[in-house]
Amino acid sequence: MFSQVVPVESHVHFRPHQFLARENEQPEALFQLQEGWACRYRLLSDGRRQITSLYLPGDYCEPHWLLGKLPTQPVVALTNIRAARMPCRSPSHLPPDRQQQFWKMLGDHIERQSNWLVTLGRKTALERLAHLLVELFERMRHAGLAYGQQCAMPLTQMEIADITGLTPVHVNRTLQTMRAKGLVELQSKWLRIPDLAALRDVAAVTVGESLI
Amino acid sequence: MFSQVVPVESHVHFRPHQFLARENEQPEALFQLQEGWACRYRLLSDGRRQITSLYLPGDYCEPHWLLGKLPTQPVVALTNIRAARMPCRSPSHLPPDRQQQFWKMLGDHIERQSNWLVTLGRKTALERLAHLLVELFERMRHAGLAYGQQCAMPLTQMEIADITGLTPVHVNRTLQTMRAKGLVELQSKWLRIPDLAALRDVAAVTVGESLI
DNA sequence: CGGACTATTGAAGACGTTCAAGGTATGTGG
DNA sequence: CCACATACCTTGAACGTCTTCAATAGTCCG
Repeated sequence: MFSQVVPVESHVHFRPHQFLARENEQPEALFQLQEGWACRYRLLSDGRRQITSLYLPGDYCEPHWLLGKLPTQPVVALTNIRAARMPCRSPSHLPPDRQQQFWKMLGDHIERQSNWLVTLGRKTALERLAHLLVELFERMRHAGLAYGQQCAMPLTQMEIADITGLTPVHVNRTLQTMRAKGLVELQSKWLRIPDLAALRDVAAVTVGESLI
Repeated sequence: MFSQVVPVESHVHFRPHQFLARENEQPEALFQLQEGWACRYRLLSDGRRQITSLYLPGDYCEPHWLLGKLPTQPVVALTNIRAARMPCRSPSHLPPDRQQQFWKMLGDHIERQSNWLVTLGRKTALERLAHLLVELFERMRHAGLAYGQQCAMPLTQMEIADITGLTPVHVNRTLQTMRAKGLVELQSKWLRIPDLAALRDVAAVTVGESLI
């Protein structure tokens, strides 16, 4: 699905907590993740942290670097990562079909951010977690990495908290509620969703809203 | 209602609550607001509403329509609006300087959305309102529409609530706290910020973070 | 003047946080 | 293979911020 002709030497590896990009520093390259997860975040002066974007296998990190601004938020590896490096040049240098692809990615990114504004602004803890888990599963499936009703899910509860705007403690309790209701199975870094439609309902997504 | 014998007029007017765009409908054009404010929002099935973007004079509504997707959220006028209409065509049809401008707008839009993810996910009511008022003032000043320490502010407290993810009641109480602390003066649709640096501090924005 | 929207206030309650402790898993080196 | 350290998960109790519901006052505009 994401195959492309990339010379071997343009691959790069990262370990958990390693930076793919830092604030105000020209990124070394645009990365297409082949394996592993990364995130972008902002840290407030008192230690509060909000993760503002998640990068899964197949994703480009980050399309908007091509728009000609320095990154304003750090990007860090959440797991071991293998990625392809691509030059950071203005989209007008790309061939037309790649431009098209680039715009689509950018559109999807804006769309996903808008969805999260709604979730962070208006939804309950249960709805937030449902949104996150549905989105993760559907993105993993789209990348060809879902197996039946399950997929890998390497996030810790603290990272989930920093995505959903909750505390780790409340994430823990809410996940237990979801398990008790049979909405999800989540253990040892694997996620299983017995009834995806039911979980989408809990997530309070509007009809036709794509979470991918 | 009116006869559709409309000249090929590049300007267009809207009244409050009129739609500039509807979900899943090809927008008539890209609008550059000359006067008045608009917003994009999503409505949940139980009536909860989250405003996901705000359009002020000078802003383009909406740059990402050029990316080739139908709008997924309605855009509605908050005040009387006068706007210029521009064709909705792929950015590759634009002259290079206009392309550059288009990418900058898109980058600013993504940046602003990211900032709001942090605010909605992690900030208190006081910090949220401070963020909003600083952003509005700085955007209005950038558009040449600030006069000393003040600018127009046509939003109702209910609209402010739908931007900040709070209830109108709590917005009201928090604004009173801010007035009592001398952080803002806000009355009859005008905003005055006696000490912008102080309000930025309250907003808990990271140093160097642009709210424009 | 009347009607509709907007702002303000009070009281009660819910949802999520905070703090603190204990338990479980995972990996590393001896 | 075990000992140990570290990170992660789980639980309880008390608290606080924000919400909800309801009623009153103010403002705008035909």
